[in-house]
Amino acid sequence: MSPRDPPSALSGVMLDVYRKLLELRTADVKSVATRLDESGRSLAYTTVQTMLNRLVDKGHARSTRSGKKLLYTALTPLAQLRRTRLRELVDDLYDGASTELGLQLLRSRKLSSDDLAALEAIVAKARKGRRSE
Amino acid sequence: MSPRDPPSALSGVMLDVYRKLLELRTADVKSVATRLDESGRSLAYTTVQTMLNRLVDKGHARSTRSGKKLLYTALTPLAQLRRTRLRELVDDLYDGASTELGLQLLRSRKLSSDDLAALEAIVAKARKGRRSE
DNA sequence: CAGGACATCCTACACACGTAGGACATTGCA
DNA sequence: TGCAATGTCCTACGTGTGTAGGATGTCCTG
Repeated sequence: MSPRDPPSALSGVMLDVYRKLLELRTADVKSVATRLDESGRSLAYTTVQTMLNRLVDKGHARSTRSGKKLLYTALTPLAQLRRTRLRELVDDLYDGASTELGLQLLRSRKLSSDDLAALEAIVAKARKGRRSE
Repeated sequence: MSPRDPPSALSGVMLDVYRKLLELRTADVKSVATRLDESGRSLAYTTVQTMLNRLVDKGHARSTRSGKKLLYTALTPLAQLRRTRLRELVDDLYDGASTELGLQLLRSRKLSSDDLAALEAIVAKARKGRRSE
């Protein structure tokens, strides 16, 4: 039996680091480390660096040299990270019944008017799709 | 900086094994291994055993001796595994905004008419709540 | 020009997970 | 009764992740 592939979804500290990089779009190690500091996850400069390099290895970021400094650029959009993690979750624990999961989430929370508008749009779209089949 | 806690959510092979154990409620290594075989995830007997033991270490299962054999019993209900993983996902990638996740799920899937009815009920309820505030 | 302040690179280490082999006990059966 | 099968336990090894130290290079400043 060959070892299974490592999960493709980012998680843990590596994800924390990546999300800061995403916010900054392109940044050097220092800026990312500072960002992390500000949000309460203090990591040594070199730890942040390691994470950024690993993100490059995994294809989620690119590093470019600008004079002396190395700049890292985020490549994978947040939406894709979300999709990947979500798919893993649904496959692992919901056997594909993701709609029920969505309904559950919406039922258990208080909805803002924006949320409500979004929901109504979904309903409208679904109705339309349904009619035209 | 102390190493962060390992994620409490089960995942990967360990989760696969645990889910089989959940289906069986209480089972010996062999039964779990067989179940896994049947569902296409073949693992060596000893691998399954390792996983079960680690599940016991983590408090997700209990092992009891019944004569010669060891029986493992699942302790953590599926609903709790789901909640834990879901919370991690929401915290990691949605900044706690689980509503956004719910919306995403509903957008990306085809809705049955039951789903649609459920959705409409949610919308109606939210509107009502909103008016009465 | 020397010494500290940074930046970069390389290396390391502990722990979790995925995977499983080998040793030893027990037991059913030829 | 002795051997093959089965169950259990212990140990191990590779990889990924979390964490960071040390070496080295460079640059600003006194």
